[in-house]
Amino acid sequence: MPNIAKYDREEVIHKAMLLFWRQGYRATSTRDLQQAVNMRPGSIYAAFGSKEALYAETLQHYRQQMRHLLQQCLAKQPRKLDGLRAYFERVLFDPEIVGGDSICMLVKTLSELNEDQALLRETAEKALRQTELLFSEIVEQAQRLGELSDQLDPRRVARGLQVQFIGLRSYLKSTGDRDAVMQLLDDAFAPLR
Amino acid sequence: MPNIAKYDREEVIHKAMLLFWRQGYRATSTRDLQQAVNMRPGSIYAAFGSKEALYAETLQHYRQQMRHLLQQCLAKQPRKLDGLRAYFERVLFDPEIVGGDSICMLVKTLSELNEDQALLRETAEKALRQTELLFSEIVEQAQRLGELSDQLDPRRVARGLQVQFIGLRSYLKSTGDRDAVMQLLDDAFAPLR
DNA sequence: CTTGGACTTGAGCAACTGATCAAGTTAAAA
DNA sequence: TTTTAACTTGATCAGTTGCTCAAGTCCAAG
Repeated sequence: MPNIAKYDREEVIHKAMLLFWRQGYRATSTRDLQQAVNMRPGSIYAAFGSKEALYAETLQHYRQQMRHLLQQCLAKQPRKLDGLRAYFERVLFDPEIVGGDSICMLVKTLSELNEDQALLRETAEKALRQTELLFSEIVEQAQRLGELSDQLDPRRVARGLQVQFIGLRSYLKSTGDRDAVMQLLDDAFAPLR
Repeated sequence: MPNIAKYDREEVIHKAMLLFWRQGYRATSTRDLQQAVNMRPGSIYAAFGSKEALYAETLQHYRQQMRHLLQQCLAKQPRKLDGLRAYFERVLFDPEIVGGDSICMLVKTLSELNEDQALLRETAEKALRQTELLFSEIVEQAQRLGELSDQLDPRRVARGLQVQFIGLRSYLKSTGDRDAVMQLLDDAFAPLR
């Protein structure tokens, strides 16, 4: 029937994600978004409803992107733990991934938002829980493949890796010391060898 | 000569710190501050100059408070490493300390602020560097006292502890799972026994 | 007392915020 | 060609922001 949308939804969400990730939710004005995405306010609000709803979509996009990257890293390495480590290194150092910010977008979301944006907070919390679950499944697989002692509690190992990953990404943002981060990555995986 | 200030500067800074720490820099309006501190805008600006300058003072206050708590914990424990661990536990679980937020205020500052507030970012970065240095000095003392192997690099150990501490505080905020955090605290100190 | 200057007050400014909507544009369907 | 509805545009709104400043209040010194 009518006129067809001139923008590519996925591309718009990706660009919005990069801006939100770098600048944070509050520091990103709707006008910043309009420029980054090359759309006028009316179109954005017709397509996404609100700034908050758009942010929610960028969070989902972020999760999807990260999950995809992890699968990719696991596929390239014969050993599960090496795949996980490769994923950590990519997220920390690959400029194309860090395009947004060294700090995890989910952690940034939890850090800056209060109860007024409960929906966004819950989305981020849920995504972090799911990531932990994903890590623990990989640890279980590693155990089944004999890469890792059966004695270890997969959940506990997964939590430990996630905590260190979160810490490392924040630390890297603060110091920019890549060598130190690589050393600490060794230390994080050392108990698993 | 004239009228004397009716407010207690330290108390004002402390209240402002709690609010900034909880809500973040941008989410805290000058009107929020006025209410929390019970001062009118003119007085606040006469005393501190700007929102940014007041935030800078609360950062210094935060550092001082944390440094003081660490000394206190070290004084109570005969072994240095136990003192450090007690400090971690206090910061993570003591409601009086966590009054602001589970997440470290310095990390929150780095996370939410961009280049427009370069002064605040640098202040936070510097404070984190100094904390790492402090940790490494404590590790060195522990080594001299025979609590810890001389083989270990104090800087590396200090960095590792800081990274895990940052990660744990973020993780606790996200999940609220105190038991898991205690377990992970054990894991963080395990390589040092 | 009187006085003078440190301190307090709160109305209000200019800039910016997220969001709206009537008017305009587009292209597939009739 | 006409119709129609999805889509775009940008001026504009009401609310909020950080901050100012003239007017007022207070109290120690003279």
